[in-house]
Order: sequence, then structure tokens, then C-alpha cells
Amino acid sequence: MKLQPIDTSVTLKDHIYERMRSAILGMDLYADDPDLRLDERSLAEQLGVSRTPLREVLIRLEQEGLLVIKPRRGIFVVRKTLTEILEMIVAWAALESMAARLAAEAASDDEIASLRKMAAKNSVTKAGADIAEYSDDNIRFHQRILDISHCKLLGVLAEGLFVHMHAVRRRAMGEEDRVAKSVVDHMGIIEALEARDGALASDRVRDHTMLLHDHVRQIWRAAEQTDISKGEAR
Amino acid sequence: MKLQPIDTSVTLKDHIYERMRSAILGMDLYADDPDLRLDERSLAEQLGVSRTPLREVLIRLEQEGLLVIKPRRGIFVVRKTLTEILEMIVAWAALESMAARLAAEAASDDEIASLRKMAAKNSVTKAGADIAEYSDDNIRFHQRILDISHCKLLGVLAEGLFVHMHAVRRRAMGEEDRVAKSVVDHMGIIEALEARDGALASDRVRDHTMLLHDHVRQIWRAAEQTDISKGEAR
DNA sequence: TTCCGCTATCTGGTATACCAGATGCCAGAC
DNA sequence: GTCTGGCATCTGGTATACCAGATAGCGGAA
Repeated sequence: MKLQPIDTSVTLKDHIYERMRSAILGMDLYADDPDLRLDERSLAEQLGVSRTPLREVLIRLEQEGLLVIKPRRGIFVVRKTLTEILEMIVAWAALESMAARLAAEAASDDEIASLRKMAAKNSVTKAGADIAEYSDDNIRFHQRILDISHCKLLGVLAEGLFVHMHAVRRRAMGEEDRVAKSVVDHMGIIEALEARDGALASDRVRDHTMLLHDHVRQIWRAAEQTDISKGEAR
Repeated sequence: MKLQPIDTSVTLKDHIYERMRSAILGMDLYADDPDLRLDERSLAEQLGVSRTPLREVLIRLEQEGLLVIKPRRGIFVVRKTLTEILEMIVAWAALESMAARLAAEAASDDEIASLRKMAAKNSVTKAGADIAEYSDDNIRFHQRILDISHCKLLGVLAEGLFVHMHAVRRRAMGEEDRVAKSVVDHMGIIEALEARDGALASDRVRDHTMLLHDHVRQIWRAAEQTDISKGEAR
């Protein structure tokens, strides 16, 4: 008889963390007047727990940059500025381009082939499917590159950055014309990896991500123009 | 009359954090038998605070990867593995090489000049000064590159990685012969920046950091051999 | 009517009490 | 002497109480 050990390390905090995290990420931070302020006691009551474990979760979320806690003032969901978003994309580009370089050396043929499989699915999907689905596949493609670099830390760091993109995605991503270009870029990356050309793969990944960087900057500024009547509060 | 606003956001936790952090970084994790286990109540008593703020600090330190908290088991200082250290250096290389690329475009002439000043100091120091001092200057040089990229996030992320290098420095850094080579590398980086050649600067920074990567790997393995009699417990 | 200051109250910060799982020692059975 | 079951105790997890700074509303003075 065999028994799997029970994971005793999951605790109340972990559940609270999941709930809070998804709740925060689900918020539309850029709506006209979202509630950016949270109340410890109210949250604790809603979750049915005491303040102590909740606070520890809030501190963790603050560490991750999702919240900011101002002593005796309140707890606020952070709204990333354009500059911060752009810097995250730059950092993401740095990490992923390094991952591509490593992958060109370290990844197995099967792993690289798996990328091509993902890309193929996209090029079919492209025809008429919805952008949301493509967007998810797109993300998986990039995360896969981080995976096959065999450097776990790169993936972990990128994931930490990526969390913050959720809120901004509906504001600055998903344009029809970008999809076609993106598919082409992905093929170029795959080809560089298949050729085991680390420098080329690295360059292509970086350029591809920096294209997103420029795109976000343009879209965002356009959005700012549209919002102009709402004032400069944000 | 002018008054600076009082920073009311510093709290007990922040003080505790500083103390704990420096205490942990000051530990010699690779000594024969360091106390890796911490006790909440004992720590709280030593610091003269209650467990609550202390716990919040411990959670923060766990987030940063300095501690690991095992429910109902204990709190332990983490001892990084060779693999983890090497991955950190890789990530560091990724971030700093991107910083160099950006710096070649964005940095002012004065900022680049400041690098040369730092390097000049080192080449003088090289003659007979102690390695510890060079090591500090060396770190500042690299942090300066991150600064002049004008992308704050790159510096922040790198700093988060760098914390973990403290403990490993006395084990794997500071060799006489590396200093001379390092000074030459630095000059090469500066020249690339002065030429505003982002791609070249990026490559040189990456190669330079990856040299550290290989060096650490070799030194560490040599150390493992020396420690062989101490068993595999670690 | 306007302005100032007091106070009620709200918020996060800290201290303390209690809970349950983990561990290790020891008595009793074999 | 060895093994097993139970209990004392240690550790982190959670709940609760209380503290002090922050804020806003109200009432009285000018």
C-alpha cells in the first residue's frame, strides 16, 4: 500500500492570498471610479477570518506591488503608471531575451519543437478566433521560452512582473493587426532557436517584446487623450 | 521658515526589518554549524517587541527569499544552493546587459563620465589596496550602470537578487587575479557606452557577468571538494 | 456667516491569549 | 533491551483586545 504525503503546509493564509489576489486582479483599476481603498476589518469579515492572517496576506501583496499600505491612512490598490508598465516590459524583455539565449544552448529538440506546435495552433486560430484566446496562447508561448531556458529564476521573475499586466491588458492590448505580425515574429524566434543561434534568438525576442513596449506607450497615450475630460487625478 | 514634512510612515516594523535583515546577512551561513533555525518568541524578546510585528517582518523576509517558514516546524534561514546562486547571476546579467543597452541611448555624457571616474579609481587602487574595498567599488560600478539606464525597475530587481550574494561573497569571490581582468572589462564597457553602441555595451556587460558565473561555479565546486569530509548534510 | 478647536470615530499598529500540529521523552509491555 | 503509545512541551497559526494617529463633523466664538 502506498500513500501520498499530505501537504500540511497549506494554511488559511494561502487561501486568503488566493482570494485576495484574484479579487484584486479582477478589479477594473481603470474604471471611472473604482474603489481603490480596502478596509481590513471589512475584508476580514467578508472572508470570515480574523485580521491577523489577513494582514499577513496584505503585507505579502504589498511586497508584490499590488497594494500599498499607508499607516493609519488605509490600504490601497495600486494603479500602475505608464512609466511603471513600460519599465516592466523592458525588464520582461531583458529576462526573456536571456532565456532565449540559454534555450538555444540548453533546450532539447523536443522542447523547441513544442514551441513550433504552439505557434502552429496560433496561425490556424488566427483566421477567425477571438483575440482573448490568442492572447492566452501568446502568453503561454512566451512563458514556454522562459521554461525551456532551464533557468527557473528567469521564469519566476518574469511571472512576478506579468501579474501587473493583467489589469492593463484590457486597456492596452489585443489589436487585430498585431496578431499577424506577432505570429511572424514568433516563427522567427523559433527558427533562431532551431538553428541554435542564441544571439539571434535573443535579439528577436527582445525586439519582439520591445514592439509591445512601443505599442503600449502609443495606446496608453491615446487613451489618456480620450480621458482628458476626467482630469489629471489619475 | 521652512519645515520638512515628518515621515510618519516609518513604523516599528521597519526598524525590526532592518535589524533582522542585517542580522541574517551577517550570518555565516556556510560555517560548520550555523544556527539556521530561528524562534519567534526568542527573537521578539531580544528585540523587545511582540510577535505580531515581528511575524510581519519574517513574512516579508520570506518573500525575499532569505527565510523559509514551515508551519509548526520552525523558521529557517535559507542556504542557497549553487544552482540558485548561478541562476541569480544569470538573471543579474540579463538585467544589467539590458541596462547597458538603454544607458547607451539614454544616459547623459556626464553619467557615462562618472563611470570612467569610478573605474579610474579602481585602477589606481588595484596596485596595493585590499580586495574588500575593490569589491565594494566593483559593486557600485555595476549598480551605477543600472542607475544610468534610467529604468528604475532594473535596478530594483537586480538589488533584490544581489542581497543573496552577500552570504556567498566570502565563499566565492575576491581573487587577486580577477581584479586585473575585471578592470580591463570595465574599461571595455565604458568605451562601448561612450561610443553609444548599445549592442556592444550589452554584450560586454553580459559576458563580464557571465565570467563571474563561471568563476563562482568553479570556486564553489572546489569548496565542495574541500568540505567533503563534513558530509552531505548541507 | 466664517473660522477654529474639540471630540467621536475610523484605521492600521501592536500586544496578548489561546489553538492545534509537531516533537521528543519516558513509562510500560513484550 | 527494544518497541510502542501517550503525554508534556515547543512552535507557528489564529483570534481578540487595546493603542494611537488620522479624519471629519459639529458647535461655539468672533
